[in-house]
Amino acid sequence: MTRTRSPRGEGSRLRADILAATGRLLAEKGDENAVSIRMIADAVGVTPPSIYLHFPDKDTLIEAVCEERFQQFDEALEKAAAGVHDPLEALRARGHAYVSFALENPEHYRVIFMTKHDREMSLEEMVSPGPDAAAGARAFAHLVEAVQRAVAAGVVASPNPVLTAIHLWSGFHGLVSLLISEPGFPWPDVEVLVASLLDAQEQGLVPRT
Amino acid sequence: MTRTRSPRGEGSRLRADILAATGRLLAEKGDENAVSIRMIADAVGVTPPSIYLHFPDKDTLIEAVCEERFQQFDEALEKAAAGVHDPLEALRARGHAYVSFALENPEHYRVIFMTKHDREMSLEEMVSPGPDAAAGARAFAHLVEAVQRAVAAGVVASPNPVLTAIHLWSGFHGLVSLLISEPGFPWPDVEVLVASLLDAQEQGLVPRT
DNA sequence: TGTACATCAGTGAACGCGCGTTCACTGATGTAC
DNA sequence: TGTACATCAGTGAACGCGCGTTCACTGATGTAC
Repeated sequence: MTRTRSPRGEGSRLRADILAATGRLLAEKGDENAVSIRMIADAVGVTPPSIYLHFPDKDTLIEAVCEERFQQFDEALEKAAAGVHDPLEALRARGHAYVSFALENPEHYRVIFMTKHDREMSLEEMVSPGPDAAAGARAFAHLVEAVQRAVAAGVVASPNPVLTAIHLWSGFHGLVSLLISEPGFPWPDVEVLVASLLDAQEQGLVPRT
Repeated sequence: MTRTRSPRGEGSRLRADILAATGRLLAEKGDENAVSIRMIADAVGVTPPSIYLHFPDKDTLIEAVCEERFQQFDEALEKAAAGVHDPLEALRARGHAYVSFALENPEHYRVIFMTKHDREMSLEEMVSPGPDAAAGARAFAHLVEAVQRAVAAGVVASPNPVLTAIHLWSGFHGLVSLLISEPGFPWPDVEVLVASLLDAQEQGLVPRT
């Protein structure tokens, strides 16, 4: 694929194209080591050194793509819960959106949640992230807030909303990451799995009567 | 490191050493792409072509290591549950052993459960694996049996032990794989996380009174 | 008992390859005088 | 209005590197006669 040169002042068009192509290749190959600068350049229709006009190195490029996807992940969950007034139903909606995003973007999910990230995070920034915080922190904070709304409404009992949020996160992550990593396993219907996970989580959340 | 040549007829000693060194390097680097044949040869004290006296290619070698670790994983869980007579307590013991194994061998856990495996598995071979079945199948079958024992004893209600086994597996996998992938997250104490997961799972398992 | 030979555990050098990155450059377009 | 020049989006060729794997070989040890 070749590409017409961007007009003056529009050089950063290439930046967007590089991000998009990298995201596509990452999704396709499923491993950042399997995606090379040369492939990306080729997909965009440009020579490899052009990548370096916009990103200092490969790591930074990959990280930029992940951040973008994490942002989309957060938006997907927020959107799913936005119209739902009952806070318990809103949590369920988040769960469904979580699974949908992961299964529709398995390789982005892999990069976001299944590869090792060493960045140190404080509890403060996870619970009340600033406007320029990482998308991951915002997503987690949104989940904690959703739990807190349900607690405030009296439909969920949680002495520790952060712990509860981790619990919910871990539950969904366990399910989708196994589905992604072990596609050859004789899984029951995904809807059944998700529904029973949601039910089990809800049962653990509702106040004892 | 250099190495004295194995005596006649003991050539397969090298095979064992290669497996051990590969396992060690895999644990250290945490990524099979980061472990090269040259590194392995070096660690064993031998030249790269010697590896090919015992394994046809790198993939086969890595797979052999994984199979070995999966076997150890299964044994660890079986051993943990062996002495426990109460079947519900035995399930808890399995859970603890699962977490311990994963956190003590994070990179083996990663290779076993967090990298994509495409091998197609049937429900039959997962539930009643033959003697030469993959270690993964045996481990899953052992979990299903443990659930069935608890059901038979009347301490667990499960209309579908396979589904219940998946549930338990998924719960522990979610927790440990997040702990492994996101070491920088402000996790609460691991014991607290495990205990509350076990409690939540147990609550979902015991028959309604 | 001595010697020729087969076996076996490894070696040394090289193969072709794709990688991330750098460096000096080109050539179109806008701007200043 | 014409021309010299600066700017900017890219290019082409090359760098050094480590990779998996192959191939012809070596040299110690056991065995047959």
